[in-house]
Parts: sequence; structure tokens; C-alpha cells
Amino acid sequence: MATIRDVAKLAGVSVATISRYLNKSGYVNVETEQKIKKAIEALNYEPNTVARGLAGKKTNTIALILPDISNPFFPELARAVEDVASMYGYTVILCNSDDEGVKEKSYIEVLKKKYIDGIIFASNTLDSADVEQMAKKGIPVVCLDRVPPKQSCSVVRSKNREGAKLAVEHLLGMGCRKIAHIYGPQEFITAKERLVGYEEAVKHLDWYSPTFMIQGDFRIEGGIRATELLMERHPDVDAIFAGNDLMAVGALKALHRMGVQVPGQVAVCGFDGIGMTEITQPELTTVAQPIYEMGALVSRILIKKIEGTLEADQTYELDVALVPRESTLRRNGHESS
Amino acid sequence: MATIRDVAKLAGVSVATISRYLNKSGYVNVETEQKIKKAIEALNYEPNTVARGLAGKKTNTIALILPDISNPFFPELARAVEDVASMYGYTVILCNSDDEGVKEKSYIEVLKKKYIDGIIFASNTLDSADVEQMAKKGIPVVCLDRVPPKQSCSVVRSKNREGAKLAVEHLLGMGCRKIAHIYGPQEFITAKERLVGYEEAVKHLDWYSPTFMIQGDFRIEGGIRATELLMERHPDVDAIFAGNDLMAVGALKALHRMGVQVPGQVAVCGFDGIGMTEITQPELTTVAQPIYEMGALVSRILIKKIEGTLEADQTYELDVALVPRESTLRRNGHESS
DNA sequence: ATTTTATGTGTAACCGGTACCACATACTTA
DNA sequence: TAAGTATGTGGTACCGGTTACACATAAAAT
Repeated sequence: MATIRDVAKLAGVSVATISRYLNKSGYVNVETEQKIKKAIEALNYEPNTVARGLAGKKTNTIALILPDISNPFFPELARAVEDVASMYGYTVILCNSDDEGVKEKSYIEVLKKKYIDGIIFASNTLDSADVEQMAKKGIPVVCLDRVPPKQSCSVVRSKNREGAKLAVEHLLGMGCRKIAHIYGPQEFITAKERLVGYEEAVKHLDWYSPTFMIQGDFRIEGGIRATELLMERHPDVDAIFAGNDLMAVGALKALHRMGVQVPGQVAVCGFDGIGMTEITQPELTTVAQPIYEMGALVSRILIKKIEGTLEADQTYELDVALVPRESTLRRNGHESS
Repeated sequence: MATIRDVAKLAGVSVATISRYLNKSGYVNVETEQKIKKAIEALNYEPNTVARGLAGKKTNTIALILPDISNPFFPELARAVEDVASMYGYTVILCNSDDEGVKEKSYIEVLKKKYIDGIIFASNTLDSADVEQMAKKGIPVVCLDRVPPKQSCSVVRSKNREGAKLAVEHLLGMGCRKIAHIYGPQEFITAKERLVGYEEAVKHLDWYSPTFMIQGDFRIEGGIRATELLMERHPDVDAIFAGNDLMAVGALKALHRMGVQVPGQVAVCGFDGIGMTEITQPELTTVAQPIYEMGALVSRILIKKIEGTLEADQTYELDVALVPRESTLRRNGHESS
């Protein structure tokens, strides 16, 4: 591998000039430029990223910290992040935090020492204080799905409350009368907001009772258990709105095992819009988040922040969309468009 | 951030001694050691990874190049890779190649300039010549699912041919008489081997005809189309063995649309063992690859290779296991254990 | 005619580590 | 007793870039 000094020697100029040429900083004569171009060509020279990183404290690398890439929500997000990162010449480091603060912190330490340019948090553990600290140390951070931590970083999220209402309205529109909700762990903002949205949408209805809300764990297994409990408690429910798609899948499984017809007896609606919803039987109605767009946006924001072209930190709330499918299709249903 | 020189000054020794202490290379007096420890503590010193990378050409970073992280096969693999990497103090860079040679090559260029320590290829585009070249340039490479490229790198794969036979035998054991196969793109070794396995297992049977083999694209859509074609061509098939789970899911969907009972009229078996197979209705029988283990192994091998503790390049063929589920359950079936 | 300003280039310090080599002691060993 | 070896430490050149600063010249402004 040729170095900048080799190029300088061959081109008959100093390394400073080469550097100036490479970074288009400062003046370089057109003729000199030609000589340099030729030398670079001849030596097949490629600037060394690590040396650049050391000298400039910029590595063109960002980190994506998420709970678990094998959770079906994240691959698409990661793909989006990587797509726009690579488009802008950045490389992505993948970190699985399992939502454990310790792991998250240890990753952050490692990443700082690597002169990472910025971090995307799609993990729920980090508290505002941590984010604050990062911000203070000059590491650009962008978060996904969390309340703005005192506006020290940008946040991308989607309209969970509205989404939950959309779901309930859709179910009502399809003729459902008693709609239960399986909510996710309340330490997750998303779960909380969806629960609030559900409550707001149903609390004024005559059948409403808090017993229609039941806790899940955002996973299939939790959806199954919650559904079993729910059906025992309220054999009369005719719709289940799950706080995420995995739990909705669980509901589907549980209902199937119980011999309950979906959507005939009970309609099921999920939230997230992961690919799985298209392969269940029946296909799952869901409130889809624009997952890819969220990833792309969060990545773009981070890069802007890194490159100093971001005006101000902001919270972006993306629209969700109800995707009606078989699991909520009721023969007597009339979609209220 | 304190530097090694700050520590040296505070401890009253030279940077060389600090470096020796940090890397446990060369002698350091016990008392000196204590002084250094104290100084490091006091300054909260952490060696800078980038500087180390530049000086030592070792960055403790590996790259994982795969076709697409949003393809459900890869998240679990990526998780495994990252798990063992982080266990050994390595960081993982994620690259989506879309199986396009150009992208792959461009990633490799970027990665080389970053002094990446090694690469895991789970992508199918790279030819032996490329791998050879990498090997020559001293970049450790380990591949997934490909024929050993002239043994210039280690390869981890699973027993595709055996797996296909397992599938066919299982289907026969369940009483199926006419088993079709939807095979994947033949540029993928895995697809080819599974096809061969299928052929070997059925060619001696009286009903056998090449028309029972039909091409898919390793995706759901292709599975659907292939199944439609197949059922038109052979309305008498009673089992479909798909070259991967996604196509099996497609088959399930297509059959469901046609009103064909699964497993009643047609049994369906997939290959891979991705999570999706557990949420279809009926749940999908599949030949499961040990995906996590493959990722963990490939990662461990790469790290060994990087650290020079790998004796020799080798091909590891992992066992696959038939996971019988509803989609192949036939009332008159008698599992041949 | 003189001062600015724009253009063009080189020297060398610096980023923060690693590691080779020299040098100094204190023990062994021949 | 001289040579050899294990222990301990420091100086400093490197890794391969960036960039502040000094300096030179030509064109423009006063």
C-alpha cells in the first residue's frame, strides 16, 4: 500500500499539497493537480482511513445500538440505516444491547475509543442523563422511539397514540363491540403510548372496563399467555388489539388452539407492520410504522448532525398507517373510510 | 481524554514502559506497575483504539458481509457473529451486498482501508479468485455456505444434500407418494445441493419425473408462483419440499388460496429453520440448519485465524435436523424414527 | 509605486499509540 | 573473574495522515 509520502515523492511535491488536493482544502495549481492525479493513479494510492481517523478524529463510522437484531422489527431498520450510511460514505457497527444498560454502556466505551462519529439508539435502556453526557462529550446521538431526553438529541418516533386509536376505530368500524388490548412492558414508551391511545379510544364506551387491558411482553409467548388469560376473563371479547405484531401473532396462535375463529369470533390487530404479519393465517391487520423510513431518517439525521448541517435537534413523529387484512375482516363489517 | 504521555508523566516513567505495562509485553517492575496503575486510575486513562490501529494495523474489528440483513435467515446469524465477536473484544461492521459483486468489492475496498482484521462472507457473489486475493493480501476470510475456494479460507456450511434426503424420507415416512421440489436459484450452492439431495432420494421411485422439480427464487413470491405452476402441472402431488423456508411459506400461501388442505392433501416441508416457520398455520416442518451455531462458529474461526491460533483452513459441515411440525402431519402417517 | 489580496507550496508538529534499540544493573555460569 | 543472561527502563522513529504557519509570487487595489 502506497502512502501519501510515496505519492508526494513521485509527483515531486510535498505531502501537504497532496493532502490539500485530496481534501480539496486550500489551493492547488491545475498542473500540479494533474501530476498528483497521475502519481496516485500510478501507485494505486488510497488514503488510509485509520490514519485519517487518528489525525482528524473522524472515522466515517457510526454505531447502531439496538436491543436484538434477531427481533423481527430491527432487521429492516438496520437495513435502512446501513443503506443511507453507505450512501453517505459511512460504515455501520452493529451492537446488540438486549436492553441491558451494562452492555449498552460498555459498547459506548468501546465506541468512543474508536472515534466513532455518532450513535443511533434504538434501545430503551439509556436514560436522559446518559444521552446528555454523550452530547456533552461531543458524540452526536440520535434516538429512536423515546421521549425527547431534554432535547439534547434528535428523536425519531411514530404516532403510537394515534396508531392505537386507528386500530380501535378500525375494529369498531368492522363491527366489533368489545375490544381488548394486550399492552407491552410499560418501561417502553411505545407500549405506554399505545395503551394510552387505546384507553382514550374506548373509555367512553359502555362496555369499557380496565379488565380488558392485559399485560404482554412484546413477544409471541407473552401474546399467547395474555390471550389465554383474557379469553378466560372475558369470553365475550370480539376483538384483540395487541401492542405489537409479535403479541398479535401470539394471540392468533392462542385463539387457534382454543378453536376460536379469527376473524369470525374474534378479530385481531397488531402494531408495527413487520413482515411476519403477511404470512400468518389469517393475514394480520396491523398498524404499520414506516420502519424503513424511520431507519433512513434516523440515519440521515445523524449524519447531518455529524457533518454539522443539522440546524437544531428535533423530534420527528412519523405517521403510522392501518393496514387492513383478513384478521379483522368481519362479514358484517363496513369499513368507515 | 488522557493520552499515554499524560500517564507516563504522572507516573514518572516513559511511554514505553506504559505501553509495555498495557500490553504485558516486556518487563515492568512491580512497584512501577503500581505507580502506573495509580496514574491510569487518576487520569481515567483508556488507550485510544484508533492510534493502536494505526500503529499496529490491528483494529479489533471484523466485517460481516451478507446479502441482506432483512432476509429472515440472517438476523440470527448476525446476532451469533456479534455475540462471539464482542465476547472476544471485537466489533462488527455490517454490510449488505444484495449479492451484487460491485457492492461487495466496494465494501472490501473500504474495509481494507479501515484495517479491518477479517471478513465473514455470507454472500454468494464472491468468486474464488477474489477470496484468493484477499488471502494473499493477508486479510483473514471465512466463508459461509460455499464450496471451499481452493482451500484458501475456512468455510462453514451445513449438510444440504443430507438435509434434502432427510426431508424426502420424512415425507415418505408420513405416507406421501408424490413429492415435488421447489428449488432455489442454482447459482447458490445450497440450492444446488438440496436439489441434488432431493433427486438422489426420489429418482429411483416409480413416479419420479423431472417435472416434479420446479424453480423458485428463494423468496415467498417465487414459492407461490412455483406452487401454482406445479399444482397445475401435477394436481396429484401430495407433498412439496421447498428449497428454503421462505418458498415453503409461499407454497403454504398458494395452497391455501387454492383451497388445498395442508397437510391433508399436500404436505409441505421447508429448509433452514427460520423463526417464521413457527408462526405459519399450519406450523411448518423444516430441515433446520443450526443458524446460531453457524454464526458463532464462523465468527470463532475468523477470530482464531486473526489471532493466529487456527491450525489450518478447513471446511466445517454442520448437521441439519428435521423439525417435524403440522405441515407434514398426515393422519395415516407413521414417522419412521 | 506601494500596499493588499489571491494563489500556490513546503516544513514540521501533531494525532496517540507501538516497538526497536541502547543502556544499566544484578545474577548466573563457565 | 570475565562473560553471559535475566530484568528493568528510556529515547525515539515509526504508523499515515492533517493542518498551522511561513514564505513566495502574481495580480489587483489604492
